[in-house]
Amino acid sequence: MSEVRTRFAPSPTGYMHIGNLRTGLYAYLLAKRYGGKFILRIEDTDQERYVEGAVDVIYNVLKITGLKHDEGPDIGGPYGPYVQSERKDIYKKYGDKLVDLGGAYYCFCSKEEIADVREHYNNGSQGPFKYNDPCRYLSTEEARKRIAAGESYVIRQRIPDTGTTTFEDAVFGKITVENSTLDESVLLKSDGLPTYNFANVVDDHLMKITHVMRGVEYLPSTPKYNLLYNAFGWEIPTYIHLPHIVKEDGKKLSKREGDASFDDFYNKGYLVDAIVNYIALLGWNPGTKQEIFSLKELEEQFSIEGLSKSPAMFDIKKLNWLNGEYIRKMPLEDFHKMAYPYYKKVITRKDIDLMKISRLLHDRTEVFYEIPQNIDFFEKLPEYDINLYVHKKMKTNLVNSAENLKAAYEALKSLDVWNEENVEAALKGTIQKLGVKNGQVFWPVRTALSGKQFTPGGAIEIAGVLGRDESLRRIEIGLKKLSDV
RNA sequence: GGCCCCUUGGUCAAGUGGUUAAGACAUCGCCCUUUCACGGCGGCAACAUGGGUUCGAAUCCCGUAGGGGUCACCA
Repeated sequence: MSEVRTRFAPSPTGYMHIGNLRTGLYAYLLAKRYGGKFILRIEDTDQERYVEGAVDVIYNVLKITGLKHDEGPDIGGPYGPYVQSERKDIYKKYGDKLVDLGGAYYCFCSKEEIADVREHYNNGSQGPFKYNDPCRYLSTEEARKRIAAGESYVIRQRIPDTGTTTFEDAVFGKITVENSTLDESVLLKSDGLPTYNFANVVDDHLMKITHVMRGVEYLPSTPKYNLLYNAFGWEIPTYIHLPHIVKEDGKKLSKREGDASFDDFYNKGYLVDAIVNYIALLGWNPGTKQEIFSLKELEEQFSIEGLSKSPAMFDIKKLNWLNGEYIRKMPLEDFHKMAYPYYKKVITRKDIDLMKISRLLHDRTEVFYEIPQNIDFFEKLPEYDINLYVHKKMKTNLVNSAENLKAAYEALKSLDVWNEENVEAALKGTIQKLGVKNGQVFWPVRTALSGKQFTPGGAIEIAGVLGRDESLRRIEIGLKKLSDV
């Protein structure tokens, strides 16, 4: 087999849809798996949708996800330019050539004319609308005369009236359609730029792309590509159509709800490796029970056979779990660095050692954005209901909580040096002296210190973070609450 | 509506004529434990449906239903 060459051909729309990223990921993985090349091509043929700075978004996502391309607009390559708007002349040349080869024709109908015909078309009884273009019967000579005279035109693909077209897809298998159901779509627009259909075929051929990866939405139009390749006499690449990624309700991931783009997740604090790992598994199965994959491992194990053909629902719960796995695997220092901004959102006190909090949170954090609500009590003791002291399993009630908390308070107060070791010794000592269960002291102390039902870390750790003065102050508040009963 | 595609637990999915139909997430329970989380153990839970073919079907064929896509001078 000749060198595998895949491409990622996003449109600069300003954001990177997660499904699109996955397509790019798979294209990248396939190339790497076979020691081939991964090419980046910018599909900016739609001038109306052009967004300033959108290309940078693409470079940026590729860079932080580690999908390094071997050829592209920014780094060049032997088959450039890699931006479609800079290839205008090429498309024009091949468009004319295709007309000569009989695979297309010039059309002078205006958008308005066609829209008018479409509007008066009775869609119900006669099947789908198909434009019967009078221009398809024009001779090429006559058409070129009109073009020379300055008439505006487009180039349309010529589709045989009869017969069928069959193509092979690596994941969906053999697909055959009637030519009569195919529309004679525009290949070269009146602004001189190609449509997606045409630009793709020309570029993929010229750039020697061997495997074309794209979403299933292109499946129905693929026969037209084959017709094009055949008309040119070009070799047809391997098609690999990928099913969509959908939401829980089966609907598309939407930009509006902030669950569609890579940035949405990245900005929420999801780890890049976790996102990549997760989407790799959404639609691809390694054939083993492995769930955690580094990019490197994916590069080694990716295979076309593992691709599935049914749509996959994006399950945020599993992404969260994976993210948690990655968080736990990262070094404490890295975790601290990433968690820091989230600490600053709720903690302003200077006497708190944030590193201590990192140690508490490292194993307990699944997603970074949940951090503030979990640690806000360090900053300020929240108002809490006195019944928080009552815990059935810990065997605590208002009465023994008051007693035990008081005893713990005395023990803690007499500590010379305030550190976790000593706090623990004091508390354990209290437990022994009182002859009660661990929880009967720890629970009320933790409650007094945090004012919360659940906290990262227990009484000892929290006391360690809070320090002597604040800890004792909070316990005093707790004692007062309990004595008011 | 025409055409094309898809259909194994709530979700991702293994499975390619003979399996007790994997595994993971979620969920539930238990253990660990000073709460929570982590970790460990265990449970619940699936072949859309109707016909064939076959000794035997999640696997092959046909129909039905449901879902998705597509029918632009957007990609």
